[in-house]
Amino acid sequence: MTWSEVPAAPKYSRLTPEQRQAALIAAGLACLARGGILEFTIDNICREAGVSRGLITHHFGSKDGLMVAIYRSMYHRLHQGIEAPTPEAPPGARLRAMVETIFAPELFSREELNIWLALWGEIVNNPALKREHRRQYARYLRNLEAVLAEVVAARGLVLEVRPLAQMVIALVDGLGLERCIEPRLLSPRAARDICLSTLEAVLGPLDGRK
Amino acid sequence: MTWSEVPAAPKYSRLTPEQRQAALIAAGLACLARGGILEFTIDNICREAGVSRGLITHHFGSKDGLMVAIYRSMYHRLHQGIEAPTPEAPPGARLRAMVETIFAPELFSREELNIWLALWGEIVNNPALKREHRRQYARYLRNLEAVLAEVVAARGLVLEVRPLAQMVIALVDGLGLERCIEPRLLSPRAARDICLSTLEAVLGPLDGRK
DNA sequence: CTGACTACTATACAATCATTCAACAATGAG
DNA sequence: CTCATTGTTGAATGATTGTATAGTAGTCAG
Repeated sequence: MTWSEVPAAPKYSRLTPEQRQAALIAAGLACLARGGILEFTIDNICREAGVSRGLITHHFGSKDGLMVAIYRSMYHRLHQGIEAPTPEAPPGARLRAMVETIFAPELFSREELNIWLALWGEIVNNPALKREHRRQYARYLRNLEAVLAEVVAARGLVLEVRPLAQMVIALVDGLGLERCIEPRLLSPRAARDICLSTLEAVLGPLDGRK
Repeated sequence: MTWSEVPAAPKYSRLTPEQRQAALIAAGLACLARGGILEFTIDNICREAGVSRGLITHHFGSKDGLMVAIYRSMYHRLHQGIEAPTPEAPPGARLRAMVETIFAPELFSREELNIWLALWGEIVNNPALKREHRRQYARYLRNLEAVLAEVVAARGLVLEVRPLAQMVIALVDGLGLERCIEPRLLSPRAARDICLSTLEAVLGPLDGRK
């Protein structure tokens, strides 16, 4: 039989757990970006990843497990950008750099923001996601407070840092919401400028370029 | 036959379309507040309203129709609070009054905010909802811009009003997001104070009590 | 009391949901 | 080459999704 000599093509590629998990996370992100939480279904994600339905349970235990991993990956990128070490720069410049990073087009894109928005709506209603949020948000808040405390100290201002950090986070998220819903009305640069000028009104001029 | 003399209890009460629609909107709001968009299902809503499954289609055409009506009702309450006439008050006091209204406990409650959050996540992905949002948001923005323009003019500031209004909206929504997710970390009063002190940093002290 | 209108119920429907599980097959160790 | 490991498939499951539709029954005009 001649056909038996033709080596059969592999029916699927076998990846390491880390590789496959990364692929599933990417597929989940794509679904969230495309259609929000209602498009975040096992079928959609697995179709997007080119994979059969059983794999999410196998690698993440459940759909919730994947959602938590996805939320963690979103914050991971944010932390990476924000925690970039610029130790010797003056506090004002470091704060400015953090803001510039947050509003950079690759983090402040509509797809990215649609993912955040979809997940925000589930935090309150999903215990596992809420737990993950607590950890990531605490780290985010800590980073912001540290920089703000330095600025406040360097200028001898009398301001509580916690409400200041909450204000910044609210501003960032709120501008993200506005841009996500109506990108035409708010470019990443415009959003960044709004955030920076508000900060300067509160803290005084931030040094740094321009 | 004795039983025929007992008048049968009505199997259901028949309401006017306006009454029934209001009841269904209330039931939908309850579902959104309780579990976000994933709990916003025909079955849940009709069970909440004590009504059979067909009524939503009958009164609103579809589930989307009800969702649009619900979103409109949310903005309706906001507009009502904000557009309260205080014509003779100075601009600063009027701006302060608007902020006080927005952050009042009955509008800035966790249930209320969970509804906003759930709907925000669907605006981008639902054309009908997006259309309704455009109308309501425009009105909201217009109201804010009007008051801000008066404050800016009265004080001779050189500030663009549009970005200013976008900043305020972002701040309000972002603070709402933070409070919804973690009510313990941000009371309505604390959120209001953050908003007011930010505004004063930008515009100068707002007159009015306290 | 009678009839018309229509709010309302209740079922049926096909599609889709998340999860389970037995069997398969790609891969590396030996 | 051979075998054990385990990443992966694919079908089955039962629950739930939104909507369509036929029929029921509450209510009011006459």
